[in-house]
Amino acid sequence: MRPTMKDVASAAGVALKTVSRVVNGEPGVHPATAERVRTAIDRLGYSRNESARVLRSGRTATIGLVIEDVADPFYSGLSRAVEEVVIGHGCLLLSGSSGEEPGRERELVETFCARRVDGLIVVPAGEDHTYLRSELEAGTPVVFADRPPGAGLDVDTVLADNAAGAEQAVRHLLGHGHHRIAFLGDDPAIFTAAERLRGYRETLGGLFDERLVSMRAPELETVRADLTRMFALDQPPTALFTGNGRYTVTALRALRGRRVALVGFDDFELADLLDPGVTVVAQDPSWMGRVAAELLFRRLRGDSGPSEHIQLPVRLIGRGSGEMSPYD
Amino acid sequence: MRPTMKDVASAAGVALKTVSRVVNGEPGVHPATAERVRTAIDRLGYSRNESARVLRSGRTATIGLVIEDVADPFYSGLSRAVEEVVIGHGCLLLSGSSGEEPGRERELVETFCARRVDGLIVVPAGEDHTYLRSELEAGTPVVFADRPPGAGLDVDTVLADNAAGAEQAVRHLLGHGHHRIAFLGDDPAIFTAAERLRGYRETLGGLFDERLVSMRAPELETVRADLTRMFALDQPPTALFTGNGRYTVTALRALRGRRVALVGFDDFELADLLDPGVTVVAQDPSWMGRVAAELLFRRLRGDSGPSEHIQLPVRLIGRGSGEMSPYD
DNA sequence: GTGAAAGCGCTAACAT
DNA sequence: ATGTTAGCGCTTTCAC
Repeated sequence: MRPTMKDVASAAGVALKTVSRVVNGEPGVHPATAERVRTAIDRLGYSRNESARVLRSGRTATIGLVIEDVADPFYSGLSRAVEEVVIGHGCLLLSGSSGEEPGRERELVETFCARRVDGLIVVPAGEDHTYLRSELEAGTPVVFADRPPGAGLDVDTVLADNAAGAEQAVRHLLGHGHHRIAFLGDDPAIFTAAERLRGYRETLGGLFDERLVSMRAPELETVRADLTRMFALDQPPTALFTGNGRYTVTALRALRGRRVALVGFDDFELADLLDPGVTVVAQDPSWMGRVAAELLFRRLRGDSGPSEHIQLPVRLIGRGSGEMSPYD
Repeated sequence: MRPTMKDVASAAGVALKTVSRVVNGEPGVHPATAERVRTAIDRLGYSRNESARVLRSGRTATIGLVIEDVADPFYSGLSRAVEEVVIGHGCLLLSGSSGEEPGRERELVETFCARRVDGLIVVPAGEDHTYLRSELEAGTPVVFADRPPGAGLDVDTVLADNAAGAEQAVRHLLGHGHHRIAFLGDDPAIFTAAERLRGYRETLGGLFDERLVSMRAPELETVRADLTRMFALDQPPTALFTGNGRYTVTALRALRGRRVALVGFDDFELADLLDPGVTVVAQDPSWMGRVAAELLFRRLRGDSGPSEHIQLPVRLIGRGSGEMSPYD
């Protein structure tokens, strides 16, 4: 079996509490005694049992992070930033991917809570977060990132300015002479997709045409079929606004060769190396992660002000694909 | 304060142990009693304290994963696969990025061990893993992925066949008529980089020329400088083999416009959309993660056979850049 | 400066 | 089918 504090204590010829003092760096131990204890610790290969500490002290020094998918570059960037902040505060990170399934989001959150994480950062997949209420009442701070919680939950949020980003994209294309601008995006049940659609629609105003909107799965076949349908219209689109990185890439594959102006939401590696370079509305996933994590730790330090709703700006990066005119 | 089993017990008018039985789904509880307990649980909003369970039972149902960087697509793919297997076994995942710093790798591993993770999957950054010995002796299974442990540690490993991959790449380029093939890769202190260099060197045989090798930081300026130097040689390279995804992308940026054949280690999104498509030696990060995690759970189930050393094959995907001849 | 005792919330082992 | 008891390894409290 592993050595315990008790073992170290008898090996060093001191009381358990003295070992505890040394291990925790508490003052009031004679240097010589401390040295004896440290020697015993090394000799036995002792390492403190965190579960026991947690049980007694109540603090797990663990943060839970629920995202949609670690394998998605947006969320892996966000994860890395959260991790940095968490480690910087001497804590560890429990993380899990919901895979866009509300049930799994809930399971992950509840499992994290059963482990008594000190705080939670959640990119929600579901619409209903009433199950979080008892946890919030127990005092666990929760920050929602990228998407807000369902109705009735008053928690901190860190979101990108999705509608403004869509507006920038559409204005940019209008400015280059396009009037027929198609939109390809996620199911509007997803907050970010709905917001981007809203920005697109409101900016287009009278130019909006629902036949130019497709919000189905980001699969190559689906996207290709929808684009084919749109290009067969009397007045086909001359430009395309894609609602996230996955749609941008899928659209690029589906469009191969066809000359259409394109602006995509989300920046991605190699966007500058394609020909033409892909114009995007860029978010900063690391920034979002950092801001969310820092807000969480502010709460953990005791800030109990009213819930904050931080909106991060996005910015358009022109690289060529969004600067083509409808005529050339 | 949060309700405990004791609270639930008195609320339901039963003994503590009965609540424990219901919570853990143990048999031998009268349905009516169980129902009363469940009602009390719901009413009080009870959720089991995992730290207490862990302290008593010794099993944390937690796996620790140390990688180099979650934000790197290779490792985020691996993470996602590990997570899938871990969740499938009813466990959670503690993960951390070493950032290629041996000190941080060790800190993460030791912190995970202090939390008494049931098992560890490690992509090592350091060379010395003797610090793991006591943990291994305590019975914690450890699987090394992507890179082997330092000398003297006999643990399971799951590695890609790096040297064979490099051989395939070089043979492919030789087969297309190249004799001057440059190599750009990571510091050979990193196992995978050393193996790929070895494969490259051994396959080239007498054609090897150390002036065509660069193993410095994958920064644009460094890579550009090294390539410029190589192209100024009397017999400049006509082909390039890049040692990992980061170098491939950096080289593509540095090469802009210049006609050189290219094969890169690691596949990446959009490799097919560039012009020409980028020929790569592809690994499968999900596969590696899945295999490592499954091996770990096999150990947790009690398999105590000799340590296993699994080598995963890689495969060359021709897309154009590797099929250019030196003459056209 | 050091130590003894209590108990965190749960499960394991043993009653009843 | 249900309850009682002990104790996991630590921190907290208070005594010396």
